[in-house]
Amino acid sequence: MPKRYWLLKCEPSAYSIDDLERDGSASWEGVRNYQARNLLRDEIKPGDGVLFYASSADPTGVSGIAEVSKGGYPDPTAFKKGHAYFDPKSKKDNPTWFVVDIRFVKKLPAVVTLDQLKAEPALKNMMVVRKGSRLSVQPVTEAEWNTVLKMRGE
DNA sequence: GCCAACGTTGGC
DNA sequence: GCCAACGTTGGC
Repeated sequence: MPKRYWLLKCEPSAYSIDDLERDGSASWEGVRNYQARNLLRDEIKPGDGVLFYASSADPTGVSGIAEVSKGGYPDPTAFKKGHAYFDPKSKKDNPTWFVVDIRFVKKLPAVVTLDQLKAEPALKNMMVVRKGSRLSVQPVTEAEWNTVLKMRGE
């Protein structure tokens, strides 16, 4: 399986690229959307590239790069009663929700903002620039990945 | 804080 | 299985 690329969304008030830099790695917990779950469970593999995207931020956009360090496994927070992400319907022998682990690679010198992404013709089909695109885990093509890296603003 | 765009839930 | 009501996301 060749290396693939993903965009993971998170509000910086919940978890930012600075938090990831400090921690080194993190579990991408709390995804409670089936489409995103399927990607986490079936598609995202160790070594894949991750665009770390800050939503509801100022500015919103890609703030860093990470790498998948561990592929999909059951989301432990779904089993923790009282936890914000607890889901009684998710059973340990038949889990509903999945996570991946990611490892910090680098923080971008400047956020590649959503406006910049929208202004780039090569990214016109990228999922994140489309209106109403709420999926928190999105596939990114190799061409899109390379384009975003070129736009880093160094 | 507003609200459009979605996703989910639940009555029928 | 339809669809209205409701909840959430996320840009602005």
